[in-house]
Formats: sequence, C-alpha cells, structure tokens
Amino acid sequence: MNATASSAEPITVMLVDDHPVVRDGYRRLLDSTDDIRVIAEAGDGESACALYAKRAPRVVILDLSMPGIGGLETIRRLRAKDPAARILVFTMHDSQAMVQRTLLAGAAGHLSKSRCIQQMVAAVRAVAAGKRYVETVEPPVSEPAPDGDGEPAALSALSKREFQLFCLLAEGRSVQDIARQLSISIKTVGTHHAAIMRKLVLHNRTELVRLAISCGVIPV
Amino acid sequence: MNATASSAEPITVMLVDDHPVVRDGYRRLLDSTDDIRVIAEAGDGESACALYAKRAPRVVILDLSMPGIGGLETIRRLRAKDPAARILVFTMHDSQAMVQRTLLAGAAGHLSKSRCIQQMVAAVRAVAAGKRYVETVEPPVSEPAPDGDGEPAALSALSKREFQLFCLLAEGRSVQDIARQLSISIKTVGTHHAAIMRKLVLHNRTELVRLAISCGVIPV
DNA sequence: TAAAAATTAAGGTTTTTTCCGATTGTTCTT
DNA sequence: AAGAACAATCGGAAAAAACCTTAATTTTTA
Repeated sequence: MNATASSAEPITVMLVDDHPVVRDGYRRLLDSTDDIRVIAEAGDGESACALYAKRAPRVVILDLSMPGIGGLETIRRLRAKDPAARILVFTMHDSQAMVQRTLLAGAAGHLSKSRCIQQMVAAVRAVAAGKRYVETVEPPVSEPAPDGDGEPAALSALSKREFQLFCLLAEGRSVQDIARQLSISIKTVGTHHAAIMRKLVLHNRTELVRLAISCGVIPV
Repeated sequence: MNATASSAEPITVMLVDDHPVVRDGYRRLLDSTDDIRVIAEAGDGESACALYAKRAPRVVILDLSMPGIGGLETIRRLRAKDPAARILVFTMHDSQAMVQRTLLAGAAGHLSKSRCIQQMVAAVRAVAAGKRYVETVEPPVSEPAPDGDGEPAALSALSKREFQLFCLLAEGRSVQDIARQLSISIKTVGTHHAAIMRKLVLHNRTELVRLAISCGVIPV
C-alpha cells in the first residue's frame, strides 16, 4: 500500500499557515507517515519565501488566507524563485474560482480542508512525484495563458473592458451607476457582468467581492 | 508541571469542526497529553447535539464557522440541553464582537486559532475545572453591551438573530437558502436584512460583505 | 405592568441576473 | 484578401433576488 518510499529518502515538506495550532496538527499528521517529514514551518508568506531558500523542501503546503502578502502572492514569489517549486494549496476556499486562481498562480495541487486525511497524504505524495493533484471534477479552463507576470492570475481571462467592469462591480457600484459613468447601456453592463461571472466561475456578487478583495483589486 | 490529573480520570473532549483534517490534528494534539482524551467528533451542529447526549463529554471544543445551524446556534442548543455544558470556542474569528457573542451564547471560553498549542491545552484544563478562559486582554464579560465607542464593535447594534442573518448574508448565501435553512419565510429574511442595513448604515450587499470581512466575521 | 425591542410575516416595487439573439469593429490566420 | 475568432455594443423577455413599508405577535426590559 504505502510501499512508496519508506526505504528511500522521505518527502520533505514545509508548512505555511498563520495558525500555529493548525500547523502543529498537520505536522503530527504528516509525521505519522513513514515517507513524509515536515522540515520547516512558516506563519506568513515572507518567512516562507526566506525559509524555502534555506531548507529547499520538496513540497510546500500552504493556506491561502494569511496576513501580509497572502497566499496567492506567496505562490507567485516561490515560483519566481524556483520554477520547480511544488506547492500544494490546502485551504477552506474551495470555490471553483479559487481553485482556478491558485493553479494559474503556479500551484501544483489544490485540496479543500473539508477532505479527509487520506486525501491529504495522497496529495502530498502525488505532488512530490511531479503530478498535479486537484480534487475538482472538471477542468473549467484548459490553458488561458499561465503568464503570471502581470496582475492577478485568473483575472487575466478577462478582457480589458471586463476587468474594468469587474472592479466597478466589486466596489459595490450599481449597474445603473456603472452604465451612466461609462456612457453605455445597462444591457451592455449586464452582458459584461454575465461574461465575468462565467469566466471566473462565480455565482453571485458576494463571491465577486471576496475574489476582488483577495486579489487586491479593492481594499478591504 | 502537569501533575494535574494523570492518575485521576482524564478530561473527556468532543471536537466539533467541519474539517476532518483539522479535527484529526486537534485529536492528535490533545491525545498526546496525559490528562485529556478525545472521545467524540462531529462535523456539524446537529450531529454535535446528538452526540453530546450520548457521550456526555466534559468539554466541547468547537469552531464557529460551520455549515448548517452554525457555531453560535450550536452553543445555544447545547446549553439548552445541558446548562452545565462546558464549551470552548476555538476559531479564527477573534474580533471583539465575536468573542462577546460566543460568551453571551453560553460558551465558557474563547481562544483564537492564532494562539499557540500550550494555550489550547491550558484552556481545556481551565474550562474543565469550571473556570472561564478568555484570551482577550480585558474582561469583556462584565457588561453585555459596551457599545457607543464607535467602529470596533459596530456589530453589537445587531440582535442575535440579526447577527446570524448578517453572517449568512455575508457568506453569499441566497435569501432563499437562508430562509430554507432557518425555516422562516423569505419575507422575514428580507425584514432582518433591511434592519441590518439600517442599523449598520449600509447601502448594498457589497458593503455588507466588506464590513463582514474587515470585522473578521468571515475569512477573505 | 407598560414600554421597548425582537421576531415573524406579507404586499409591492425596484434591481439584478440570466438567456436569448444581433450588430459592428478588430485581430489573426490561412 | 477572405474567413474565423473575439471584443464590445445593444435589446427583449423573464426569472430571481434585493429592497421598502407596514404590521402582528412574542419576548425582553425597565
């Protein structure tokens, strides 16, 4: 069963989560296997980047919601330093939009905290082996240019105009206001809005706002 | 040091959290002590209430953000069944407003997930011994409504029910969903919604979401 | 007990959101 | 250069959701 690599060198892991107790729980969990060893822990993105260079773990497990530069930016910086970095996102944000954005930012896997323990261990092993591990049923986007250099990742799927509308909608502006300000029809705003929701796999305005905030498009 | 109760019977604990991996982490952590034993786990409020009657744990550790009836309602139901129930809230929502509400709902203690492991164990022991354990710097327990001093606890203007609705609305749940879940009319949800908007001087759902995030009621 | 607040609900209005189809440009490819 | 693909624009129609006002009942509070 787990005759994967008990004799060979274990999979080294760095945990990145801003909650010490949560980190401790994961550490105990992973260290109870015979092929995974936690060799580093960080409580924020900056420390994670610094520590990654020192310890060079095989896999990075990180939560998205963190103080400071946040999870997404951490992924980008780690990948910028080391394009071979294997990052497994382990978070509560299991919306399609979030999954998409983490993968586009350069993560190798995404796992919801609502999953069971076996899946976590399996995900670590898969990512360590160079595979991708995503728990979603379908790939919503094939490859919309994982450029990554510009702005927020998944938002690159939006056209210029759509991104402009995205910002205004996230700010809480009403459809009427937006139409007036841009001197376009309410119907046009509606069309753009629908396209945004479809591309980002969102379901309501609330999700749009939270996505915009976590992307840094609008302040909290 | 921990010569508290190694010979006597251990402190029995029930874990309530909707994330299996998190529960597993806590279990390993608590079971590694010699005076605390996890005897039950639940993933939502309803199961927790049912399981509490069966296993009668000394301490209940629960997270606030859960599907279904949610953490606060769970506290109330547990206390309604057994006024002697000792509940330790262990969550990420460490805003003053949240701490206050959990204590008013009947919790015996409140601890942020950002605290260290030693504090968690200490909190369990304190609560089991019949004490209160709150990590805040000052005692907010004395008076139920210390509002008036502006923005930090603006949410204290809301009633219990209104705050519950506030959380659900901020999470992006639709009015229909909320009505179904709480077994009330859509119209009633609308009334609460209007009251919330009036009390908090908000103008649309977007502002509500941003306020909820900045208050720590929901994660980003 | 009387007043105030909370919780429930309903009717009606406005706004948002979706599902269509359609036109006009621009860009890219063959 | 012709065609394909996309971006941006608008409109109709209908469903869904949000929003506003009033009001009855219960609970809490003073």
